[in-house]
Amino acid sequence: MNQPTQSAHTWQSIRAEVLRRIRSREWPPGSMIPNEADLAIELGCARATVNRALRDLAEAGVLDRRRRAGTRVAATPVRRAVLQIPVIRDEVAALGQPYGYRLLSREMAAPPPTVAATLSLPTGEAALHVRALHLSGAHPFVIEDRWITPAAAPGILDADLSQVSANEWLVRNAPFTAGTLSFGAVCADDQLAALLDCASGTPLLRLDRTTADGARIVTAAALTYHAGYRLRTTI
Amino acid sequence: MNQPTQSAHTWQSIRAEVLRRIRSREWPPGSMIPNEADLAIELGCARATVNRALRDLAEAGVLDRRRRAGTRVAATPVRRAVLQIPVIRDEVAALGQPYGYRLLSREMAAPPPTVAATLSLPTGEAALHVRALHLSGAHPFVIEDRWITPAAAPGILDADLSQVSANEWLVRNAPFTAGTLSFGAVCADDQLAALLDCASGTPLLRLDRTTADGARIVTAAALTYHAGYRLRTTI
DNA sequence: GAGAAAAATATGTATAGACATATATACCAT
DNA sequence: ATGGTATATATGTCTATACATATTTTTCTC
Repeated sequence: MNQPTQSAHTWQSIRAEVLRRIRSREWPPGSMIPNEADLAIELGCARATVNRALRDLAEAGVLDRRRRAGTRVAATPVRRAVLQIPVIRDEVAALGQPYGYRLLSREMAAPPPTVAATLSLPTGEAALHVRALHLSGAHPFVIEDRWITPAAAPGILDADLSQVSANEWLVRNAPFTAGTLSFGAVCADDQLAALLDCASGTPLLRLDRTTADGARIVTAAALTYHAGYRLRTTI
Repeated sequence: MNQPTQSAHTWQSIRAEVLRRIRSREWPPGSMIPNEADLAIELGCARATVNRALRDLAEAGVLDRRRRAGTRVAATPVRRAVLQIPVIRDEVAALGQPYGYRLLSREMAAPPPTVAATLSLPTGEAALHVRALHLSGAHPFVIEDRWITPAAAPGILDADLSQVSANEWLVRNAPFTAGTLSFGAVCADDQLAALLDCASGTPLLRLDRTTADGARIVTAAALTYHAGYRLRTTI
């Protein structure tokens, strides 16, 4: 008397049906929807399948779920956009351009106070400072200006950063558990303009990134992209 | 002889153990890991539990999984950062500031060619053009410059956009299924500078957003943020 | 009525078992 | 060798069942 084990009701189809009801205003924003057990009966599938579908929609921000309180349609759906943060080499390759890399400078130095604070370094303590230019074909793509806590990235001081960018070396060799990302706009100063082959004063997108392994900040990097660069994603 | 139904092995604990092995280089980047069935036996839980843990790690970009081929540790983990795109009112409120809104202009007009192309509008056909300023306390926060296809947003022509921003009206009243987002940097021209209370030439972060319901583009908006604004997220 | 304790309930999750599906690999015919 | 076909296998998913957990609601006590 059991249903066939694999029914026509996949969790994706359940999710599609729920989405349809939300979009048709059958279940308007802010309203409660039936509980999992009832939905399972109505739609003719197991509760686990409904759970999978609703959990997915909750992750996407379409539903709000709370134990005992039930599930409601999000009143103002907070849309989540997923940014893919690839290794720069891969990002350039995805554009169909040959990737190039040039190490500009590499030195141990005491970072400026703001960077020292970000890295939680005692004042005056030195860190590894690396600047590099990534190229897309013959054109400058992005400038990487990075500070690294050597103690948090064992081996970095022996790495040949003229061959492999710090970006890639760290991704491959320094495990990390968390990080922050922030975007802003800056004006090209003379140095940036020369490196990125644009006019001084050109507005540029800048991405600041920190990477941590547990509580310890491994690296802080500023990526300044070439003029006209846009970061794209879909919702 | 069954294990107790709720064992100490939750899918989160399985995920933590897998992550530990990856980070300790027991399973180095690029290497295969045991299949689900074997892992389930080794870790003393059901395969479904292992599946849940590994699926989660695959979604996070830590693992690559393919049917029949098995599961391997991602060689260069593509990090995914999740951007929360809240309604502007909520974003300002989250900063602890009172939210303000001022409609700058509202008119039906034929959009410039680039916008017409984005909206898939026939040349010369009019669309609703709305410009508004969102305030954080007394300070300008972001300028919204938006074109709307009225046919795709029934009711928008009757909405009182001097009270509710087009942003909010659309979120609440126009169902949408997909969209694109792109970030770039622009320089403040005289008009932007005046509205955003900054010097002409200041670099500003600009977000371009399109929203679609199925194949039909509902709206295209450009959000130009105040000087110094940073978009933040965590990895 | 106020506050604490108990019951009810919706979601969250684990399990065993079965089948579905993609695809790597082995095998076979040419 | 080459190309097509069969087979094996790892992941993907559904089901039924049971228990866990967070809250809300109700009931009891003072």
